Amino acid sequence: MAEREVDRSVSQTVKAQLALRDQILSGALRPGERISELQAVETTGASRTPVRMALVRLEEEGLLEAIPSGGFMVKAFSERDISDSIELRGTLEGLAARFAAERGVSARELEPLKECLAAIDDLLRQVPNSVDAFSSYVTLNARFHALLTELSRSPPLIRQIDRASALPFASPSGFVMAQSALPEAQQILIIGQEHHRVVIDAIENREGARAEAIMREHARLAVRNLRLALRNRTHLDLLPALALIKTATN
Amino acid sequence: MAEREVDRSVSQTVKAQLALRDQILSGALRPGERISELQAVETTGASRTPVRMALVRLEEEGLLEAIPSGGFMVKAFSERDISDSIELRGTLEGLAARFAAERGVSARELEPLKECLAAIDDLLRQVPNSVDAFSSYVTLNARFHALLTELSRSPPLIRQIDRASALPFASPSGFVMAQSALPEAQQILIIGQEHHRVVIDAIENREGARAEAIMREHARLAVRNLRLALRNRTHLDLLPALALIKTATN
DNA sequence: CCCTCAACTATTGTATACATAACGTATTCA
DNA sequence: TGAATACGTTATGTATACAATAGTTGAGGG
Repeated sequence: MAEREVDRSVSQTVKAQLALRDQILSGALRPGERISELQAVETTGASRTPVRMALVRLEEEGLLEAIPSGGFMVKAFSERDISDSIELRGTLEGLAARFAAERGVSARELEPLKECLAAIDDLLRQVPNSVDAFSSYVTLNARFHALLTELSRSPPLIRQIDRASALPFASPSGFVMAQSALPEAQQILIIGQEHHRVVIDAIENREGARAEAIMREHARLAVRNLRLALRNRTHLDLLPALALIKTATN
Repeated sequence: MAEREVDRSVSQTVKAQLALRDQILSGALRPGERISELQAVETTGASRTPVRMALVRLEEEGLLEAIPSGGFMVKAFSERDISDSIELRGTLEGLAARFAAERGVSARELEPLKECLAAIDDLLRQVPNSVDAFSSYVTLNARFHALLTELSRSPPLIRQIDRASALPFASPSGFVMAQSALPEAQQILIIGQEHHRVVIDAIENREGARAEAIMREHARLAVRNLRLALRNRTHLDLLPALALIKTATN
């Protein structure tokens, strides 16, 4: 039974980590469920060592929780955990925006941000509600947030923001997906885009406090919309990222 | 050569993690230095598997950095990395204080905070500058910050604060140690204690913005003092937590 | 004398075997 | 009939062997 095709291009550890993360986010592994190492070995195709490494990393990432008696289980999140995570990310992004504004950013560095902004403008003008448009928006939005984070030029802060965004529902893309389930989606995206515009303006003019405030507001908008989306349960099956909510979905 | 005495009371992974962390923070492993797994096996007494698990955890903790070609090296930090990390923690603690204020905290829950506050008051009144007093202060201060963090009742936020404090120089204790090297140490501690007093007051009166602002200021005080301490290089050998600074100490 | 290529060594990534602890089940005794 | 204990099975923690890659050193040619 040596039909084990090993993909040498990427480490087994990374492969296992990606596979397990997919299983968790897709809901194949339910919140609270104990993860069997052997089963993970079966499904990922990696052996126990890389699987264990992946499990440790996913624990640190916040998707898994260590069980005292040994092993790991899929972490379960309350609705408040999720909104707190979003606000947390907004606070960190606010700090990043402030750092960018206070420390100064050259026109050259702002260029990609502005391009991204323009691309989103185009998108919002073109197709109102198509699935493709949303998918493009998610990509561009994530790019905008990543670029903004980079502008802080603070590796520790960038690192923390990445960690805070690791939880899918806390990531910019996550909340956009939640918003997309709402009837007012188009309006919401336009308001979000206005926030993007303002934060660039504030950074350009070195208004640190303003830049910080608008990013916080940006996250609060996301929280509000998430609450709305959770009330409108109809489209929620479109949101695999929310598979981690414990009581809310049961 | 089976004289390997295994301590079954605590897992080999944890043992290795603690041992390696000690080696890093004590400066036995210098910043930028590649960590040899085999050498780590020798010094920690654990075998390669738990050592590797410990290395992954320490990487996630921020003390190590993965080398693209494989293995890990001790992370090196710039002076700005450190001040950013402190400000980052302050921002998160500010959010925690605001959550506590906005969500309301019972008198019963504030009790331990107040006791801690009183204990620090006593300490500041008693012995001005003894080493024991500082060590007690470090403990009490860490306790105060931990209790405050808990008041937010937000597991995701608590988790993030813990992670931000994992870097020793970013932890409350770390900056107190830095301060203790300064001649103005006593004054600084008194001001810090005033911050503690104000944040409790703000939380009691449900003044979220004020609670948040004071915790941020608290961290900025720490940043300022760290800068001072770094100029006063005389006592810096007392600060093993700063062994991670790269250019500053070389 | 320097640069390049090749071989070797050392170290990491992976796989698996072994031991130990925990959980479930069945049987027995009260 | 119920509860408790013992045994068995299964899963995790640990150790180690093997394989592959990267880094280093030496030798030969330009």
